[in-house]
Amino acid sequence: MGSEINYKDTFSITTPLYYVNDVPHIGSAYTTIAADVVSRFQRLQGKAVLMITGTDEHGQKIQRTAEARGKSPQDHCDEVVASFKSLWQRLNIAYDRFSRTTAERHHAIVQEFFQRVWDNGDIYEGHQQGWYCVSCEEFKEERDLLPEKRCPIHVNKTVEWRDEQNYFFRLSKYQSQLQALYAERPDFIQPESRRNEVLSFVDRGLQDFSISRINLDWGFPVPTAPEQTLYVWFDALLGYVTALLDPDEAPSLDAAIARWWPIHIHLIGKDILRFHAVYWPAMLMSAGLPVPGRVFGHGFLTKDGQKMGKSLGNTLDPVDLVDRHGADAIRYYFLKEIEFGRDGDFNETRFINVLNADLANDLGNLLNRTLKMASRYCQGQVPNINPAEISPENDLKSKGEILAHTVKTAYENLAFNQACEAILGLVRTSNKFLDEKAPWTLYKQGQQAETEAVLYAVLESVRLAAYLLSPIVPGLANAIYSQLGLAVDFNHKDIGTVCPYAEHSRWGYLPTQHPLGEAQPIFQRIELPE
RNA sequence: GGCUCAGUAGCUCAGUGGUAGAGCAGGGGACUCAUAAGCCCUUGGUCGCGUGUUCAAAUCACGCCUGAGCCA
Repeated sequence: MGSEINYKDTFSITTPLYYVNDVPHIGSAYTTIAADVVSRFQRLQGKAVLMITGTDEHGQKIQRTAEARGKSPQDHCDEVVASFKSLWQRLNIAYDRFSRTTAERHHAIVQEFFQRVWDNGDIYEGHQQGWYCVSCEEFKEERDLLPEKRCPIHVNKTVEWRDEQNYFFRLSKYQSQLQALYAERPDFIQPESRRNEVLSFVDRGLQDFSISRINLDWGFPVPTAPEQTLYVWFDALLGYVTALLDPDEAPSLDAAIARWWPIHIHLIGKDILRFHAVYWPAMLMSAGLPVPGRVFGHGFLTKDGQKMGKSLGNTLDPVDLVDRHGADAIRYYFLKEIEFGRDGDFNETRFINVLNADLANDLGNLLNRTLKMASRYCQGQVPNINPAEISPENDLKSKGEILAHTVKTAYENLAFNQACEAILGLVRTSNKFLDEKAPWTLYKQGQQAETEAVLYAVLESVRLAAYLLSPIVPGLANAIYSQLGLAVDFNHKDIGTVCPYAEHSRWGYLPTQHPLGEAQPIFQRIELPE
C-alpha cells in the first residue's frame, strides 16, 4: 500500500455488484453508465480496459425474497440477473466482466482469501447479540430503531433479535494503516466530503465486524466452520477479484490479480462507502494485497426533488425511460445535468428541454445544416482545405485546439458535466460562427474558397465534438461520424486503435475531399407533453 | 447532541474581498443554410437571515434558519 498505482496501459473499473433483491433501479443504471463512460474514454486512449459489473446474490434477504416468490434462491437470482443484463444492453453498456457471487470460481477465490486472512490471525470466534435488520444485513443499535422495533432505513420491516456465535474480522488492527493510507493518498476517497466522513468515522475508532452468520443457508460456508455462512459483504467485495479471472482460467488469487490488480477505480453509491473505503482496504491489507486506486462515492438521484422509493410510488423505471428515449438521451442527461458526486434530480420537463437544446438543436441541427450546405456548395465532399493554413485567430480552430486537453482532465476527474459543457461550448461557437460568416451568402456571391473554408471549420468542429462526446453518447457519435463519411463504430473495444486519440482528438484531423454521407437528423426533438 | 456539505435569476449551477454571471426556460427582433432549429437583443437576483471585521463582503468571522448526509 502507499505506492502509487502504475497506470501503464491497463485500466480497470468496477460498478458495485448489485444486490439482486429486485430488478435494477435507476440508481444502479446511473453508476453503471458512469463506469461505462470512464471505460470508453480510457479505450479511446488506447488503454486495455476491464470494466467490471455484476451481482451480489447471497444473504438472508435474497433467500427470503426467493421463498416469498416460491422460487429457489438460484432461480430467483438467475431471473434478476437476466433483467440486469438486459438493461445494460439497452443502455449500451460495454462491460467486460459480469461477476456473479454465486459462480463456482468465486467460491474458490473466497476460500483462498479467507485462508490468507485466517493465516494472518485476523479472524476469531466471538459472540454477538443484538437487533438485526435482514434488509440491511446489519446489526442495529436499539436506540436507532423506530417504534415497534422497525429499522430506520427499512421503515416497514421489523428487526430480529439475534444471539450468535460468529466469526469476526479484526478490523481494529488496521486503524492506523488505514489512516496512513488516507493521509498518503488524499484522493483515495472521493469526493472530498465523502472522504471527510470516512476520516471522522475511522478516527473515532474501529470495531471488529462479524463476517459470518448462523441459521442461513444461502451463501458460502465458513471454511473453518461449515455450520456457519459467510457474511454477504465479505463474499461480495471479493467478487471484484473473481471478476479479474479470464473466463476459462483456473481460479486462484494469484491468477486473478496477475494482470488487472489493483482496480483503478471503484465507483459506488454513497450508501456503501464504508464497506469500500474502510472494510475492503483492511481486508486486502490482511490478505497482503495492494489496495485499489480510488473509491468514488457518487450522489443519489431524486425525482422532482423527492427521494425515490417503492413505498412512495415515485420510482423512475430505467427500462421504461430507455425504451421511450433511447440510451444516448439518458446517458447524456444524467451525466450532463448532474455533478457526479452530488445528488441530482430527474425532472421530465428539464430532461426534455436539455436534450432538445443540446442534442437536437445545438449539436444535431448544426451537423444537419452544415451537411446540407456542403452537399449543395461543395458537391457533398469535405472541402479541400489545409487546416494548418486556417488562421489561429479562427474561433473554431482556437477553441478546438485546446478542447481535448480540457475534456481529458474532466473525464479523468469524473467531472462529466464539465466535459459536456466544454464540448457544447465548441458546438455553440460553431453555430454562431456559421451565422457570422453566412456561407449561404458567400456562396451566392461566388466566394467559393471562403465558403469552403467556413464549412470545413464547422464540419471539423462537429467531428471533434462527436469524438470527445463518444464515451457519453456512442450512438450519436456513430451517426455523426457516419454522416461525415467516416465509417467507424465507437462501440468497438479497439476504438483506440481504429481512431487513435492522438489523431482524432486534434482539431484539424478531418480528411479532405472525401464524400460526406447523407444529412439526417441524429436526434429527434422530443415533444413536451401538454 | 457532534460534525460535513449545500442554500446566488423561474430551473440547474459558476463565481471565495473590489460596480452580480452562464446555460435552459420566458419576451422581442433581424435572417434563411437547417430538426419552426440557429443568431442578436432582452425580462429576471436586498447572492437563506442577522451581527461583526474591512475603505470595500455573495466571498472572511460569529450566531441562527432550511435541506441533504455521516456519526452518537
